Amino acid sequence: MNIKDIAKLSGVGIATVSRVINNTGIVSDITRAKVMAVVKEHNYIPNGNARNLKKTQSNTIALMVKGISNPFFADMIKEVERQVNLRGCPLLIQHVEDGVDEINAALHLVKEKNLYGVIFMGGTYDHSEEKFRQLPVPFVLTTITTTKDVDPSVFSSVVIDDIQESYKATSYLISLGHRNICFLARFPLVQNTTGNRRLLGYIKALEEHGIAYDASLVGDCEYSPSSGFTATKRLLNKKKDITAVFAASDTIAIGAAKALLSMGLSIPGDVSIIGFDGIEMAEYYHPSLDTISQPGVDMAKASVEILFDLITGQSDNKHTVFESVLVKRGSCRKIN
Amino acid sequence: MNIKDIAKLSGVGIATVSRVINNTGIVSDITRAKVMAVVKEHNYIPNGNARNLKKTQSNTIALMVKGISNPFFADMIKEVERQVNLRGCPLLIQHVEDGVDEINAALHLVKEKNLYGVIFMGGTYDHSEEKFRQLPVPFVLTTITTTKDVDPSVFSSVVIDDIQESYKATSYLISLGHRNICFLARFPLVQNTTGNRRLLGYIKALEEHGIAYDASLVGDCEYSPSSGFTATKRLLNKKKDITAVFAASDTIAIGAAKALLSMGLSIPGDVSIIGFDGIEMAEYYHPSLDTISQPGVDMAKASVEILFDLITGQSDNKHTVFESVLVKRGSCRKIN
DNA sequence: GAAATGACGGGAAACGTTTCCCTTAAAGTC
DNA sequence: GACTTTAAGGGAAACGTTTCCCGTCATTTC
Repeated sequence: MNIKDIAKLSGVGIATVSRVINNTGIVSDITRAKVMAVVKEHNYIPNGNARNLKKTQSNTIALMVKGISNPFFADMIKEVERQVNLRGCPLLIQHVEDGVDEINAALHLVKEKNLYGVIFMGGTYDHSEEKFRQLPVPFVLTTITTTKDVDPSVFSSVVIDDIQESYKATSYLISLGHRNICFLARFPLVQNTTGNRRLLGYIKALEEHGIAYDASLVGDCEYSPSSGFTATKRLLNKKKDITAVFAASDTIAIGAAKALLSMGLSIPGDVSIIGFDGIEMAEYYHPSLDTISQPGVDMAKASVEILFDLITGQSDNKHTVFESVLVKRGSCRKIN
Repeated sequence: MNIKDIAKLSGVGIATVSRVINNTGIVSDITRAKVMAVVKEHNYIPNGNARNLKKTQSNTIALMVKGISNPFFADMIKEVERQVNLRGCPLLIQHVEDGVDEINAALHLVKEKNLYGVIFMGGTYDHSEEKFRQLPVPFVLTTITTTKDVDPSVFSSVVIDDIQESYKATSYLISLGHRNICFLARFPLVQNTTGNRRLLGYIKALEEHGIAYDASLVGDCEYSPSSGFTATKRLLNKKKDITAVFAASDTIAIGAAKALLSMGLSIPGDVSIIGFDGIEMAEYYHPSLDTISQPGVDMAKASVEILFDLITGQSDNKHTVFESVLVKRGSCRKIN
């Protein structure tokens, strides 16, 4: 069942059918009704491949996600899809393995599928400006900050100020009297990752309060409970006098909390703990965990909005910074 | 840069370029090398739309997921994608909103994109056999059991035996001396959902041990911590003598645990609790939660295997039942 | 030495759309 | 009344592939 069949059955030309299903051009109401009736009756759905081929552009948006296991992204993904679908476009969600170059992956996809636009979510970004320029379609980096030597007019982004928010969390702990604050995040070898930036905020807060930075308080781990658990155990074995833990994600925080609790330490009695992201699980952990809560859904929505503004040419590349909030649930306490 | 350009630059015909990039037909090594050099040099990637149009079939697999927020599915999604990519195919992940008919959605996608195959994951299934027959491509239901009146030769599935596993969990609690066992799951109005089947297993265990079924011990909730939390609070306010909770998902179990703990009850001191799925968070909860652990990744892998066997015609529709394991972590204790 | 075979590769049709350009007829415009 | 304009819709080219069918040439086969 193709457009030719519909045309024949409706007694009109192919072009007219096309005009009807795409709502373009001028078609009389009577003809339109006739065609639509046939379309409905035969449950006709236009062949997307043919359409995209002809238009040399598909209406598909690709979402490249690194770290899909982190629940924080799950809600964002849902929102991105909702927003994209709202605009009549299908969303191609592509999970990018750790270590895979997402721009290359996107490039391939774009060429192969004539994508409309791309949203990158999660992961780390140290791609060169040249690399960015190779992407021939609009794209938005969500949750991703690039290295500073990339011309901001080359890309769009929706982010939080990692340094500032991390500074906020650390300062909060310091204000409660903590000095030996453990920091857990992922530090890949590339520069300017989320982990690195949050480390900068952590260090900034320490320095500002005259606390010496102690590298042995910093742990490298994946954004997962198991990894946070292991890293915390390791750190605790070396340093006995830790009074607070700042984890760069709630998933890590949960692992860290488990490590502390299973060693018989109480939260926040013995050790205070604060996470990052604002996933549901952190609230339902026992004790509920304090966190720097990111407006993930809003960020997802904004990403799609910016992307479509770019696609329709309504605006140029844009950089939006969202504010996170410090959510206190009682897993941090004042000491001394 | 299209196949014609590559042909021109390589000094060969279009057909030959096609043969080279698809590894079909007979091409001399020297010609192949010549063409490949040009392909590499210009970073040529064939236009998927044109290819799919011509072949009237794309190599894309669609994964229709309901309940993407449940971390249990996250790892399964990753595995599905890995397995599909391993076979050289892209995966289109489509999140299906609650209440949306996933078969219709898939049907649309299949027609529009000439899909290769579809995997359905999560959600509930009470589609008619006729509906299933409408899907013109191979498909596999993962994590989904259909109503019994559908001819098994019409579809493939990868499931666990919900009734049996639920029976296992309930029996375990009963064997520990529990009588007032609360059961939490989602009960949509449709028949034969995951929640309904697990309820059957729960009831079966009760009956077998001579315990009267008490509907006021059963709570209806979404598969999320917040919903589990609310449902548990509600139940506890009505029934004071609950000694155990069996949640149909770990996410619910976490919410339930939080409800118990925040009311000052201890786990497993006052109330024992067991979940379902085997997500990482359940292990890192404090206390670590017992659960019926499903082999999600294996199931994901099996789904893709079955799907590709169907696609290549290597085998007929197949139904695989995986075994879950009861993981004891100490959140259930013997009473009396 | 003629015929058959097989390796290799080219030309062109076809996949199902969109869209440009054209025709027709009715309605305005002066 | 002759002209232009406009609504409506049809024909056909083009998008970039794959693949069928065919031709050429070298090698066997008898």
